[in-house]
Parts: sequence; structure tokens; C-alpha cells
Amino acid sequence: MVLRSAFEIPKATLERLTYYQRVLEEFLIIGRKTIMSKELADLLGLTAAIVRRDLSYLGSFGTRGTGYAVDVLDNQIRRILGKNTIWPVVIIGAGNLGSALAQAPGFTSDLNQVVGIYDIDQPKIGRRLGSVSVKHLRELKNDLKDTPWNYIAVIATPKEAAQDVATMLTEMGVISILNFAPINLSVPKGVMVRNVDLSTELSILAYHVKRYKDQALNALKNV
Amino acid sequence: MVLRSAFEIPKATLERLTYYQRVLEEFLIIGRKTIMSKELADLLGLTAAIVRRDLSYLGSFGTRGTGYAVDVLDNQIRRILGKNTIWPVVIIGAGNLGSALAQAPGFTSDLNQVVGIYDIDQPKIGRRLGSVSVKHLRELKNDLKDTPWNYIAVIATPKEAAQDVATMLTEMGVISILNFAPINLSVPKGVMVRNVDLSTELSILAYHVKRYKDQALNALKNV
DNA sequence: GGCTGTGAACCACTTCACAGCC
DNA sequence: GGCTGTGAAGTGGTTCACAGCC
Repeated sequence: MVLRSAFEIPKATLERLTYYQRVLEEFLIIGRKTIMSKELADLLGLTAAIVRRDLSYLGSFGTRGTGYAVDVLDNQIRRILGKNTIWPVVIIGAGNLGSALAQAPGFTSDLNQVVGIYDIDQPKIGRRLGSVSVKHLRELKNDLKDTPWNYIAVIATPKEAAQDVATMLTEMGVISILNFAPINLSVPKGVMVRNVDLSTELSILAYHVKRYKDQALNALKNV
Repeated sequence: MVLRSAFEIPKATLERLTYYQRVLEEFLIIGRKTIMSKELADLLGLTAAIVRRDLSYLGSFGTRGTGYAVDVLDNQIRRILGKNTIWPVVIIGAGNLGSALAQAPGFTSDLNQVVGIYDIDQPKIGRRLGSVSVKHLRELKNDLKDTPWNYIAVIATPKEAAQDVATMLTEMGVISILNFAPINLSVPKGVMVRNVDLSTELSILAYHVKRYKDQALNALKNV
């Protein structure tokens, strides 16, 4: 029997929860006590219906006629997303990107902390980046050995190395990977990979430009 | 009358086209002449059905019984994505992230080229990054003035500055923005913004870890 | 009266399954 | 026989519209 708990949140909703939270945190700061679905929607470029539907997955926290209590909602989202725990992040690859990420604000915040950055390139080892120093990749296994599943691993290596690193990580027991290499990692079931793929993003934007130009061209023809 | 051209490609498909292309380019290199939907699917962790459906939007390029001609398909995808043109990229913000991006392989490749990086912080101005030097933001307008819509603008500023930069860009006539700041940009209709949101990614991965742990805990209870 | 919470309709994308062509 | 291309069914997510509560 599958116990369908309250934690049955659609992927699409999940991707929006951080957005809601950002607005809520701002409202907390300025001291606003309640917020309506329409407000959230307008601030985020969504529809009120979708906001209500999303929030309804978290439980019935709204008050009809009034809206949602900002603090209650904020807390609930934090709880769901596990934002009351600090999740440790390890970065593999201390090149330009890895180094930038190690020092990026969103990467060491109230809910995440970069606890290690690894590389195999001797000259990079020992270099200090933000709050950590680059270690040799061979130390990773030992560093994670107690609770590998707890860590979020970030792959910021050249694409040639990415699959090997991913395999190594999953063999160690890591189940959450954020991949910056332009390659489709193959990983065992149960492991979640999120890809940040710059060239795909650029392609889609380029497609948008191209369509725009094609349209303009057609418009000219049809005059 | 709307002339529904062949360029009516679903968003979801569009996001996969780069993946197909990567495999195709590899096949070109190793000299394989044809490829089947099942192969592409397996290499990318997709289903054969979806590959065929995706490719069918590009036209009927496959040969029943044989598969797809690698070169033909590759060319068609390049054409659709506008990959036979080099799309110029400008980066706003020369901090850690912006600097890393300016030198990232995917960012200056056969189809994109970083043609400028801008900041307002005097000490950074003039610094050489990859193939370009940091300029003052005030020069941007002049640099883009002839064909602003052609450029893909990357926002790599602190989040406080991001909306202002976006507004500035759209007023100049930029229609494609890749945003790394953790904020929902509001832009006029017709402008496409793609967000790369590290904290959302980390949240989703953290949620995955949390679920995994909750499950393990429940399993223990139920023994 | 105002706004939430939610069935029901709708839409976009995926999967199935098979006819059509090599 | 093998594989593509595509109607038809299925699925997940969004939008509509309104009953229910303040």
C-alpha cells in the first residue's frame, strides 16, 4: 500500500515554491501580515488560480475573504522544502565556473553551504575560494562517507570528465546532482540530476531572435 | 490570417533539440551515417516515441526501415535553431559569475560569441576576460544600437541591480535575456527571459534529499 | 462583498499502437 | 522484417467558474 502523504507536490509547483518564498520573505521584512493570491501572482507573472492551486497542495492555509498569513505560509514552504536545515554542497571542478559558484551568494546562504570543492589539477589544490579551499578529488570519498545522501554535488568539470564524476558520486551514495556540463548524465534510478545547460539556454534564446527576425522579414514582404 | 509555418515547435521539443544535436555531431565525427530513434532515445534517456515525434516537427527526414541520415538531420536542426549564424552575447556584470561565463566554453562556441562584458565598478573596467575586456555599462547602448534585437544579453549582476538592467536592456530593444539573478524580472511582451536560478535548483535537490530521508525514516518505523 | 479551495473543462505534451514505406 | 510518422488515448498541469467561508 502506498501511503500518499501530503508531500505529493507536482514538479511544476515545486519549481514555483522558491519564487513564492522570495516574495514572502520580502513581505516579512516590510511587515505585511497577509497576502492574496492575486498579489503573489502579479508580482511573479503568474495567474491567481495557479497560485491558489499551488498553495492548496501545502494544505489549507488561506483565509477566505482575507488571503494568506505571510508568516504561516512562509513557514510552511520552508518546512516542505526542508529550508530549516542547512544542506551541504560539494563542488567538483575548481575551474572558472566552479570557483565562481563556490563564492556565489545563492550557493552559500541560509539553507545551503558549500562545504568542499574538489579538483584533480595540482596547482589548484589548496587555493582558497570563499570559505573553503580546493582539495584533491581523492579526498571526496572520505569526506562524504558518513552521510553521502545528505550532500548536493555540483558538477562543474569539463564535459569529458562529467560522466566519470557522476558515476563516482552515485557509487559513493550521492543522490542529488546539479550538473553544469553540457552532457546527459546517466545515473541509477533514485538519483536526481538537475541540468543547467548554458548552450541549450542560448539556443532557445537564439531561436527566439531568429523567429523575431523571420517575422519581421515576412511582415515586410506582405506589405 | 496567421500563416502557421513549419516553425510551430512545442517548447518541450525545442529544449531537446540541442541534445539531439550533440549526439548527431558525435556521430558525424565518428563517421556514422544513420541513426535510429531508439538509439537517440537510449543515449539521451528518452523514449523512442518522443524522439520520433520531436523530429517529425522538423519535417519527414527519416527513412522507414533505416532511420535518420545523420548529416541531414544535423543540418535541419542547425537551420531551425539558427545555428548557422553566430549569435552575439553580451554579459552585464563582471563579478565572479560574469567573469566565469565570459570564459565558459559553451558561451563562446561555434554558435555564440561573447562580444562584450559590462560593469559599473571602476576597478573592473579594462580587465581582460577571455577574448574581451570589461567596459563601462554606459557604453552598452552605443555598442548595441544598430541591431539590439540580435544580441543575447546575460544578466550576471547582484539581484538588486537585475531589474534595472533588464529594464534598460528592453528599452534599448533587446528581446532575449538570460538571467542569473534570483529574481523574477518583469519585461514587456515579446521579450524572452530564461532564468538560471541556482537557489531554486538547490531547493529542488534539497527536497529530493529530504523526501529520501523521510522515506527511510518511515521504512524504519514500519518494520 | 471578497477571496480561498476545488471540481470540471481544457490544453500541452507524452505514450501507445499501428499503418505505411523501405 | 524493421523503423518511421502519426492518429488516438493517456497524463500532468493550467484555467475556469463557483460553492463555501470570512
